[in-house]
Order: sequence, then structure tokens, then C-alpha cells
Amino acid sequence: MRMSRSDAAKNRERVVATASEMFRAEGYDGIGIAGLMQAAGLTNGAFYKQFDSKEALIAEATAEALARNAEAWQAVLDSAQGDPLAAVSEWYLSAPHIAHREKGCAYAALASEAPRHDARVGRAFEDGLRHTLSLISGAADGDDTMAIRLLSRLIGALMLARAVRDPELAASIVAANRAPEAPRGS
Amino acid sequence: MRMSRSDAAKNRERVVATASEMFRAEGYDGIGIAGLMQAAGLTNGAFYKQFDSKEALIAEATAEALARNAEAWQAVLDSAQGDPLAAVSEWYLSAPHIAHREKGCAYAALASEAPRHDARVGRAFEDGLRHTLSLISGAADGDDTMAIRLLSRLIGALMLARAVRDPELAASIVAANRAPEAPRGS
DNA sequence: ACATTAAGATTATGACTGTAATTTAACGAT
DNA sequence: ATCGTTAAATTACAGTCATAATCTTAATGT
Repeated sequence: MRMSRSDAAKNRERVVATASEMFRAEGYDGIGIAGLMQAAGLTNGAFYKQFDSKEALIAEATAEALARNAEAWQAVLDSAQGDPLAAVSEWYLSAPHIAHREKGCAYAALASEAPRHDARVGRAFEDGLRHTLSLISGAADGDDTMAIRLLSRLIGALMLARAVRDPELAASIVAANRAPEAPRGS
Repeated sequence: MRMSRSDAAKNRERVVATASEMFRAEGYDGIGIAGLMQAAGLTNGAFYKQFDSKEALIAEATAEALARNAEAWQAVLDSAQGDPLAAVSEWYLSAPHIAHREKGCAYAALASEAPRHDARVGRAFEDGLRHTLSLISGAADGDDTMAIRLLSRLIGALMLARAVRDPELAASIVAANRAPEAPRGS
């Protein structure tokens, strides 16, 4: 049955939002169009009216996820009392973030799959990264190097903490990575 | 046609070695049993004589990849002249390592998929991680915290450098992460 | 009010998935 | 020399994949 223009647009947004969560939870290959559409309350037939291909949705959903991630970074940096870098480190490696991949950092969840996908996906990651780095660098006296190093380390730590089974090992990964890096002399 | 016991064992090893490379290149879901067997010079029918399931192969191939990775770490640490941590950082973020996912670090390539797989896979990652961390820590005066932070950061940096499309951005990720962390005062 | 348009459902496509039964033929031991 | 064992090939299974044509129905433009 046909829906109004605005309802169709809402449906489209819901598909992208659903995809951005399901891809983070299951991987790009872990969920198919049919399952995705069903989770969004539609059927697979509706998909190709809104998107060119799964690859196009992957690019769009990735950009969506990274945009939401950036909002979260900004909120934590803005509301931090004391050292904002310590605040984001604690938030990024918190138990909820480790547990809920589907709402968490798209880099930790999906970046390793990017090289296998087309240029749009790579560009989504690239744009998201530049944006996130500018937020961190802004909270670190414009130190870009420090921003890159901090983000790299946090992403790696989150992945490792999620990958291991032993809670104690996961806890030691988190503990070791909570403290920001000491500033380097020139 | 049937092969000798030792040939069969060699075939099995070749399947595991092939899988350990193809999984790193394509992801666990990116390559199927048929394609895997064909790449190893066999047909899919031979698979279930040697392995219980794809999941069992995933666990075994992951352990294999991590064991080879650990050998590489040890070789670089052993043969380093000057600061061994600087040496591994340079090696880990070198152009060949970035370019050849199939022979590179299994953490950067596959760890984000671990939570979706069964306990054997998680344990493979866990055992591999403990081993690699002990190697690094041994080269850092037993500083376990430093070892975890360094490995986390390198893994994140490698993933990011591979994910972005712009070579300049990739180069800046590498450059920022080449230098080891300054020691922290107590 | 009515023809046009388009969103979504239904159904179909051929390729591929993991798994497995059956078949073939060479090895290991007798 | 014979024969049971077994590695690998062949073939088949039911399910899922991304994609797409067709159909239905309701919102839109006039």
C-alpha cells in the first residue's frame, strides 16, 4: 500500500537507523536485506525503491552511525568536569559501551571491514574520522597528534575488551587504557 | 581420490593456513567453505572429513594466525637495534603491513567479529593476546600496562589507516602513532 | 473527480551458503 | 594378494543471499 511522502521519508530514515545498528551488531555481511527490512517493519520488496543497492545502504548507514557517534563525543567533551580527555576515555571504555556494540563506536565495530567495500564507505569513515579528530583535538589544545593517538588507542582497547572472554583480562585492558597519555616534551 | 596419511595431514594444514589468510582478507563471513577449499586445491566435499564445522575452522585458523603473528612480534623485538618498542611500532605500521591484511595482525583484521562467534574463537583471541602482551611487556621492563596501551594503540591505528581512502590522512595516522608512549611517572 | 504516480507487498530469480550422503580409489595392514 | 579403512570427489540438500519484475493500493497533481 502506498504511503504519504513524509511517511515514506520516515520509513527510509528508519531503515537507515536500523541498518546503522544492525550492521554494528552483526557486521555488514551478518545481516541481509530481508532481515533488515523486517526489523524496520517492512518487507524486502520496499528496499530497492529507496536504495540503489546494499552497498549504498552500507555507506549511508555508516555515515549515520559515525554522525551519532560524533554527537556523543561532543556531549561528553562538553559536559566534562575536570580533564575532558579523561572523561571521554572513561566513557568510551565504560561497561555499557563495551556491552552494546549496536549503539557504540562504528570504528571499533566496522572499520576493519571498510577496505573490502567501495569508495563511498571509505569516504564515510574518512569524513567521520576527520570530524571526531577535530573534536578531540579541540579539547587538547589543538594537539592533533595527541588526538589521533588517543582515538587509535581507545578504538583498539574497545575491540580487544570485547573480543576476549575472560572478564578479568577485559578489565585489565580497560584499566590500562583509562588514563590519557602523558604529554610529550618537544 | 584418496591420498596418503601424511598428504592428508598436509592438506589439512594447508586448509587451515589458507583459511587464516582468507579470513583476514575477507572476514569470517566473506569467504565460504567452497571457495576456501578451492583456494586450498580441494573441493568442498573434503571439508567435513577434517573439520566439525566452519565455526571450528574459524577457531583453528584464528589461533594459527595469532601464533604466526606472535612469531613476527618476537622476531622484530629480538632483532631490534636500539629501542625495541620503537622498532615494533615502525614495523607494525609499515606500508607492507597496512597493505597486506591477509598476512597481517589478526586482531586488526578480525577481533571486531569475535563477539559474534562461539567461545572457542574468543579463547583463541584471548590466548593469543596474553602471549603477545607477554612478549611486549618483556621488552618494556615488565610494564604490563604499557604493553596493553601500546598494543591497543597500534591495532587501532592500523585499522584506521586501512579504513580511510585518503593516503595523506592514512600517513598522518601512521606518523602520529610511530613513536612509543613516553613513560609515565608514578 | 480522475488519471498519474509511486510505496510497499508479493513473488521470483539464479547464485551461493553450510552441511552431508554417496561414491571412488589408494593406502595400511594382513 | 587381498581387504577394510578412509581421504577426497561428486552430488545433493534446504536455506539464504542480493536483486528485480510484477502487482496492489493509496496519495498526489491537476
